[in-house]
Amino acid sequence: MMADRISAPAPTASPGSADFERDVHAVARLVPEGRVTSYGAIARYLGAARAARMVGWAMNRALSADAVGGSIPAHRVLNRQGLLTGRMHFPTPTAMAERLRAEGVPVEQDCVVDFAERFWDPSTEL
DNA sequence: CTTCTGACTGAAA
DNA sequence: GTTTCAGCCAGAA
Repeated sequence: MMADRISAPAPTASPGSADFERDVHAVARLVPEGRVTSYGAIARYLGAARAARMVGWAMNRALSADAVGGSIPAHRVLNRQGLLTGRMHFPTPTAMAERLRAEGVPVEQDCVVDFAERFWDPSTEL
């Protein structure tokens, strides 16, 4: 049951491929509210553990392209340290932190508190 | 064309 | 424990 196909991304997508970017957006959307994930986690889930940077680039396009009208919670994607490295790419440098706080994610000095507990690994959770 | 930088990560010193 | 280096792929100068 529950075979509602959660948009399970195909691990065959390689970096630079349109499918890869689509998968990144798909996983980002699957991140539960109040949870956060890392670029490497998504990249690894897609079979490109070394393409974490490409994930970040894909997210950048997500904001720019605003695919589906900002339905992509890019603010839930952080680096391995739980640091809001992408905050500078948001409309405002505080938008990312404010957004996380609005979801119940405490942020201090551009760093998510209890990042390990908030961490959501697609390879494990999904 | 070459070179550098970048929403990263892991390993080495 | 921190700091530095190298790998990765793509885009911009």
